[in-house]
Amino acid sequence: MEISSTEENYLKAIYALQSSGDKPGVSTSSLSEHLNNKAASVTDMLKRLSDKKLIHYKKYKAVSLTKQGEKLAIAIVRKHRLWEVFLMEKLNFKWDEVHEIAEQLEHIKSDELIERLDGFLGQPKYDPHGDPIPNAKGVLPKPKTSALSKIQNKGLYIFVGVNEHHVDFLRHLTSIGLKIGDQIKIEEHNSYDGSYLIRINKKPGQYISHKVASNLLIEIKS
Amino acid sequence: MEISSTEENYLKAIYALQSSGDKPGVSTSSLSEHLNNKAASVTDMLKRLSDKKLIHYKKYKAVSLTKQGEKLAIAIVRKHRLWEVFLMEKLNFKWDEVHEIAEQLEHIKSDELIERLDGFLGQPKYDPHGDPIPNAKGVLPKPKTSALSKIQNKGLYIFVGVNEHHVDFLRHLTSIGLKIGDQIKIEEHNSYDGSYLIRINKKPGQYISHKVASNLLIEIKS
DNA sequence: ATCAATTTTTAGACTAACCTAAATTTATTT
DNA sequence: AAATAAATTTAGGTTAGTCTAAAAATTGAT
Ligand SMILES: [Mn+2]
Ligand SMILES: [Mn+2]
Ligand SMILES: [Mn+2]
Ligand SMILES: [Mn+2]
Repeated sequence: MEISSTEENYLKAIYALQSSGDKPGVSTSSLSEHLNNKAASVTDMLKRLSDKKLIHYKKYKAVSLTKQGEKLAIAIVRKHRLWEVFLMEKLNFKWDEVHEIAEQLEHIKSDELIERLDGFLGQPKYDPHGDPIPNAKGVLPKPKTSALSKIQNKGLYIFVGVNEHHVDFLRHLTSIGLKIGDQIKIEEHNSYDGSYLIRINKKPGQYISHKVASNLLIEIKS
Repeated sequence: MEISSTEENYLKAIYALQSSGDKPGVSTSSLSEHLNNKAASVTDMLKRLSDKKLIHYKKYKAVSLTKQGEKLAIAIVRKHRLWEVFLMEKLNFKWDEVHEIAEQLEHIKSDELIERLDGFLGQPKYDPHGDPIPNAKGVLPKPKTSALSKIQNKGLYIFVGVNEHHVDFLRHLTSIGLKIGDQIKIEEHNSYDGSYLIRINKKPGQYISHKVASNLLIEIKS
């Protein structure tokens, strides 16, 4: 069965929304917003995806992916994230530049290509933003989930990922000298506004807002 | 101005046919055959490409690329051939496997990507089939044009490219142990059927047909 | 439980890229 | 120079993927 790039984008969107949201299903309007399409267009496509048995769809009800639909969605996520690693590691793109190009590359159809790319890159487990890369079987490494804002204790941590992927946010982190893998020392937590005083790799301390902190994923330094 | 992948494929086809053929223009029927589309569909697209000023088109006359159309066509050829080099050099695909995947990759839109890929590959001048790779300005290195079948003299040559790109032909060459860069010693030329007795890299001699010889591009060993 | 607001679906239209069948133009024979 | 053959275009359709406007269903507030 042939799957178009457009259909792939819908599957990916449903997958993203159903993983992020707390509820099980995904609404027409959330897809409409996520894909920048009108709700009527979404309904149209939902019917076609349903005909292809890629989603569970009942009129006026939230949709969800079938086994097959999820398998495809995860395969696309795998391709997207592997290409992002390629762009960053091999072609020296910055982490705020890779997503847009990967949006195109993720639709290239060749299983052999993606498996060889995976090998070439050394089977990376996480992409340049700290997102987990599913393996060829569709199994995801455990996601990085611990936001800095959840932690009050002083101590040493490692910056391992971002919650927010917008270019502006990524550039902001770059401008304050923060990149994946850096050490973060929490020196102070202000319960008043939720801001932090931190040191990145032992450099001079600086304040970061609660909003920024809530989008930084960290691990305790081992 | 937005150019679709389909439009890109038409431009590439016109470019290929106008470079290969002796005549200046390209006919609707040759495009129809090359692209496996009906002539009526071709006419349809020719009008649209003409509206976009990418081709010169007059009803019932052969078409040709405008300056802008040629620039785009060459850019696509550049992308195609660079991706072929990538697939072969970095991902270890065989030379008969790269074309199909490159047909997809050539439509990825990002100038930055292709320039970085070019750098990553060491600015190759020829692709895995010996075809010249245009530089970023659209200038082509001189093409390999000397077919083995044009030569009767015994002597030492280097195999530098193929005229024919079909998978079967490429696999045949692989099966007789011939790859780009190999030395070919002409030991005998049979004027009766145009076949040759050759030695590849000093290995035992073998016969190749006129047809094969006519698709092998060689240079005199310097 | 009813009514209003919101969400979703339907109906009807549009474009890109294809198709078949028929008409037209150009090329080739006689 | 006609007549025939071949190439090309036109006319009219189809599908994927989008849209707007209107109808229908669901949700949520009184
Ligand atoms: Mn991304
Ligand atoms: Mn990412
Ligand atoms: Mn090729
Ligand atoms: Mn090639």
